[in-house]
Amino acid sequence: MYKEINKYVSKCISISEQELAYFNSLLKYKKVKKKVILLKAGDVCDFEIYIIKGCIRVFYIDENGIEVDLFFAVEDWWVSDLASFSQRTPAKLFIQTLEESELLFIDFKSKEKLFAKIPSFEKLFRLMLQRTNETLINRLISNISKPAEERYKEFIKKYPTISQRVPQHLIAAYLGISAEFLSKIRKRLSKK
Amino acid sequence: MYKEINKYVSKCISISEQELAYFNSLLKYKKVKKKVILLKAGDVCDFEIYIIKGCIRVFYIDENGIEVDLFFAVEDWWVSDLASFSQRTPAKLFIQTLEESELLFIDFKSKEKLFAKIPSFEKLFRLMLQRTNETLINRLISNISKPAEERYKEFIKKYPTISQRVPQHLIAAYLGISAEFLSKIRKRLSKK
DNA sequence: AAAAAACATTGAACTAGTTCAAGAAATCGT
DNA sequence: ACGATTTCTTGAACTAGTTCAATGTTTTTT
Repeated sequence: MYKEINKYVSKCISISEQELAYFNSLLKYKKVKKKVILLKAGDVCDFEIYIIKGCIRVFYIDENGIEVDLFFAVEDWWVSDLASFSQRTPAKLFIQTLEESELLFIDFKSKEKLFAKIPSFEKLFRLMLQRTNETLINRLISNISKPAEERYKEFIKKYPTISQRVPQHLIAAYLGISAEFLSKIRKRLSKK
Repeated sequence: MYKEINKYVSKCISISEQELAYFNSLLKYKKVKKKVILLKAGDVCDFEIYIIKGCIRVFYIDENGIEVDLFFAVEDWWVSDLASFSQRTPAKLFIQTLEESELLFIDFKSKEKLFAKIPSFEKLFRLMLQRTNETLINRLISNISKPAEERYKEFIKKYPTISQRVPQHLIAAYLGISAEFLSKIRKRLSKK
């Protein structure tokens, strides 16, 4: 039994010990080194990952080879390329560990079994989806309407731990600015 | 019975005539004039709207009073402020008709009844959510990594009808650029 | 059909953010 | 503890996009 994830699940839906045990039996535990690519674009993503410990980035590489960071995830978060996972199509995204991480994997078939056996998990995943949605909308809004300095301040305010664990040039790629410019922003802020 | 929405639903999930009839009984039809505000930030959004006919925008107004257009929707699309709707919290978004529109409304309680009575609708709404998610991710990627001209070209390619029905300055607000700059881009493109 | 309102274009001056190149600082693997 | 790789900073020259103000065009209202 994996206590972290069980706590996570219990917070969102009401569930019995037995059901939790079944859920846990579907998970695969893996300890993964730093900088390991867990998914590369083109492959079908056959997992959703829950992070017990560690840090992961999800990113996209555009036609010019430029990396855009979409998400950083740490303890108690989930990551996946959901479009690929749920439609069994080739992934557009890359997923990579940034630190040595302890992860729980659930694959497509297991998730289907889970939904069939314990329908309340549908709700859990729908809630997760809804939260992702909101986050994306907020991010889109600030990307469209706010200057880089504000976006950076928002970021460190919202994700204080992440901003210390993730290298700066990746944060720049997340904010949609060059690493150099982020450095200049930081200088400007430190002077105040 | 509303044939358009029934066709939409039947495409996504398998459903009986009887069930469709029940679903239709929960919908409220409204014909709405041009430029009517259907939701304003601060109110709780108690509807999801299916568009039979017409055109709608969803937008955000930031601290400086600047409008950011998040979605344009036309026939056979749904709109709502989902965060507000599903958590019964004050909306952050505005929803407004751009043309005279024929709409179907479903409210929170009716949606709950619907899910209770016909669980396959859960799947339908989850699929819709997933699609929204993908769209948002793609949009974020292009907003972060592509220059305005490309974003505009992508937009007219992806939404050829919308780009002709929606005023240009709103498209600019959607792309995250000034109306003037969009005008300059269009001039540039027309010369080629 | 005229007047008003909303929408689109243009140019000039400006600013936020980029690119390139080089060097400094930190961290990693053995 | 070392060199090697990765990360961070800085400045100079540049470019994409903004703002403002004025003018032109289309659509709506009466």
